[in-house]
Amino acid sequence: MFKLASWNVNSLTIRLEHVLTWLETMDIDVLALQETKMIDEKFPLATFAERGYHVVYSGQKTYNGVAVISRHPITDVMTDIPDFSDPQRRILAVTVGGVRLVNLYVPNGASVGSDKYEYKLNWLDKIKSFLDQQLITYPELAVVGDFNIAPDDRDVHDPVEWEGSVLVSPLERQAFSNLLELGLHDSYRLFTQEEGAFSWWDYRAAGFRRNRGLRIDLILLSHQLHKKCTGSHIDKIPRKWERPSDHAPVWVDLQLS
DNA sequence: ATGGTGGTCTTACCA
Repeated sequence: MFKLASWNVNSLTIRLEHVLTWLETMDIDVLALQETKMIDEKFPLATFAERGYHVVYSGQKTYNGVAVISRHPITDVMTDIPDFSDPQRRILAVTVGGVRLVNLYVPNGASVGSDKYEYKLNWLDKIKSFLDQQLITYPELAVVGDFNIAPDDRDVHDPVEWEGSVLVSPLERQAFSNLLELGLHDSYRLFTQEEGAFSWWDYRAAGFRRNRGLRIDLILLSHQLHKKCTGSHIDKIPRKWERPSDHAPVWVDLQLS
């Protein structure tokens, strides 16, 4: 069994012990991180290396930042996509275990109609073109990360309250749908799941205790790869730990040949 | 109850 995971850690400095504990207890093969919030010079390379992990990272000060932690060697690393110059560190594409992995920290978008919202939609359009190219080269493709989009109302604790808001707005959902139309599957919906399953809960107003959450952390799989997927999960347990990330880790089980 | 919490070279900003 090959376990591929994704986790928005909201600062790897604060969450390093959580990440190490979770990797070991869950026996994760590959973990994509978002919001590491650290420059590359500060990445805890030795901490992972001495535990036998391979790591790649693309970070910046204070904001954003993506990384991949792996039990297997990592090759063909990309931190930027063609024809899109962006100082924000949100993309990390790698090859590991024969799988092409694209790790994304999709922009939040702030509020519908804002400059950040326009940036988000444009960013998603650029990503779509990139993934279209990647699928040609790499039929076994996984696109994972914090999408900052709840794909449909099942992924929202209160769809009426959230209607039209950023993270659920029609244009964002259309942009997400456009990614699926390239030939990708939302792995979580390949299996029967309980209702009210989310991956992010606002720190404010006791969001987690009241399960006021959204499912925005996703693992998308190409046709070739989804045939090898035997499970897709959200682990809420780390959200209950002391000083948690506001996101839960998610993972898929893959039967790689 | 139009707030609340959490992270960051913080006193503003992002989420």
